[in-house]
Amino acid sequence: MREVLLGKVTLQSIADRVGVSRMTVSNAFSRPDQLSAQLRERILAAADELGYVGPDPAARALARGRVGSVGMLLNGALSEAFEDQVSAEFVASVADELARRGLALTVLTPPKDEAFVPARDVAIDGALVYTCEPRSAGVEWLSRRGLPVVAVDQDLGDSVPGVRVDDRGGARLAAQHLLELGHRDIGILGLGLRGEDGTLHHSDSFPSRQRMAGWSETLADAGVEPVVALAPYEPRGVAQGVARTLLETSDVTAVLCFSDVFAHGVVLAAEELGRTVPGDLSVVGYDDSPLAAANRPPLTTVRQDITAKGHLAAGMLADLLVGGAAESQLLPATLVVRDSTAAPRA
Amino acid sequence: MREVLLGKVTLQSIADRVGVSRMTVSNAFSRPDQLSAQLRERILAAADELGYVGPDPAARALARGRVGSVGMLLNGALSEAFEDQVSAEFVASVADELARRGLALTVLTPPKDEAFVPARDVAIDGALVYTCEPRSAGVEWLSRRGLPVVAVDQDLGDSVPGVRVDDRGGARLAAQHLLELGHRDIGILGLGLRGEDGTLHHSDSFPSRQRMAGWSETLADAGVEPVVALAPYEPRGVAQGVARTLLETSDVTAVLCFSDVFAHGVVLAAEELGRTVPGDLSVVGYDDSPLAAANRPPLTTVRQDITAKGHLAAGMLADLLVGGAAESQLLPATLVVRDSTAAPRA
DNA sequence: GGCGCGTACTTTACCGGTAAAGCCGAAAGG
DNA sequence: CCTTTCGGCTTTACCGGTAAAGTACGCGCC
Repeated sequence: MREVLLGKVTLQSIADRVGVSRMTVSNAFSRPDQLSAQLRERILAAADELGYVGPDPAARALARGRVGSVGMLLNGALSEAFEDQVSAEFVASVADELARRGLALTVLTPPKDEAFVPARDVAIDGALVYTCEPRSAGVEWLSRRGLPVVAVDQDLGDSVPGVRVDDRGGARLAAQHLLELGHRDIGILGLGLRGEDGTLHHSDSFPSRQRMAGWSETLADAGVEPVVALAPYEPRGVAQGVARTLLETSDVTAVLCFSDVFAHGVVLAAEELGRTVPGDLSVVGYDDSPLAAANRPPLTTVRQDITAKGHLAAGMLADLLVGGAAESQLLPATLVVRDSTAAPRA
Repeated sequence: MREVLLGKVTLQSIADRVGVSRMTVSNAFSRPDQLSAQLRERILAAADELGYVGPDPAARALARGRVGSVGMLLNGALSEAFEDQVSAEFVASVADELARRGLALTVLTPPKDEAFVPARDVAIDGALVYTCEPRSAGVEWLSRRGLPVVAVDQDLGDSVPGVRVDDRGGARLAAQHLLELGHRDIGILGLGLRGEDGTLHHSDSFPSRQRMAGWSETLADAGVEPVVALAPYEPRGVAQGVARTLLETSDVTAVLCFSDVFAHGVVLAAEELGRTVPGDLSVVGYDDSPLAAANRPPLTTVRQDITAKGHLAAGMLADLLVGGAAESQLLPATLVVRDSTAAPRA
């Protein structure tokens, strides 16, 4: 690597230098078995001398028809997605598995303007769809492009394979747990979405619907009518405020939460009001994020194996890319009983 | 969009359909001002009819010489990077700012094998280098490719612009704070890196070196010799174990920590040993992650504006890509005093 | 000694776009 | 009225690779 180049170093320039065809140089880099080791050495040496780094990824992508990178479609600003360590961990496990399969991960955020729409304009071989409300323009673009897609925590129809967690079953376990402890006045802190007018309504996302369904039906079967409150994902501390209002305006003895972050907010709100957990109030979280175990008191929660979910989703997509078929998977959710739940005071 | 296509829909097929040149169709999508609105309408309509989604990103990348996506080079497994919410938030803020600039973010993890080396083989226009120990093969590849690079929290030489935080100054503030409270027996819980033989040694990363320097020099100036312990990033709970040993084998009255996560571990270890914070032990964190404020007691910590750092770094790289010049920036670090520090018991 | 065959390269034919210069007719200016 | 200018479309010339088919030659084999 000692020459200063005027033009860009291409396969052709190396080929000229060595006196072979461009294709042979290409093979030296991409299919070593197609030429003699000796010639390959010479080519690699010449390439190094010229300061050649390797085949241009963009050109290779066009020629091969594969980019070597898959997208992950997120809806809100990415910062929201990472509000919760659970999402971050999911992304991490996806990236790790993809790396193992020789794929990079590209983050597709919602478009800021019409000019650049990630889901439409970024070169990818396929995509994972995560944390999107069902009707997302991004999903629409991906499908128009005909890209292989794997849905995560949502139902995009039977034609799109997906990885989902048995959130409904998990929520049932949580509700059942409270009922068994003897609670009859139960609150639910669900996921709210801020509408255009600023008011909150139930999120349409798969986990939100499923968890809500699981809680409701279990409580209904026992003749319990829950008090429902909603908190949005975004602003920190908001969940705590919502929780406080819930506790002040009702006499629930236990609260089922959409996430551990929410549950943490409930615990804080309870303490603000001078109520102890689990003495005065039982709280159940969801996800079993690191926060759950670290919380004081450690949270009873519904556990899902987020890392397994990430590995599985990434693997499914990688398989699809090489022509395999992928079958939707439903992962189990289990109840982890810790110290934030107890029988209600007599 | 009503025809079933045999061949792929390309600009050419639309051009043929409408009876114009391929270039005009290209312009209809990419440079609307180059043709009459009327013709553009016809072209767009024909494109829609044929089920054309838009110019192929890979082809466009090759022709334009720009990909529309930048990389973020990480060293450890990504999961480690996201262990700490601070890293996750940084990534999120980078992605947000990039999106605003019309760029996507691609995650570059360390190669699993020689065949696929992200830093070498992924199509990107530039890269941010984050959480990398100084001598990283990835950085080497990026520079060989001649890609614009922005360093984050590290020093890649004067030729590479970077965003750094005044970690040394921040650490000084933290140490000074403890000295002013009257502490003389001070422990340091620094960042350790697990070597090949499994033993821990000081991390060479910029933040690690700078913080260590800031603590050491401030304490040294006051004639205090700290007790130093190291904890690795990865396995959860390990920091707590290291902290416990530190507390058991020394009689420090305060501990300076590399991160809030570590500080949290120290608090837990102290409680295990029946010692209260800040009564029996003062603890200072670093970063002011969400964890710091949520911790019981809320942690005294050194705050850095992680979101600003992300926006700035992304902005710098985006500017570099459009030919601008970027100047290295040093962000301030400030001390946030909360309830985890107090004067030592008499 | 002709035949089949594998090895080691080369040839041909794209991949799907974009930049920049070129061409042409109509409106604007002297 | 002839020349500029300019909008609007076309032409030319790549961008930097790869797949697949083709060629040439040495070699073992019956």
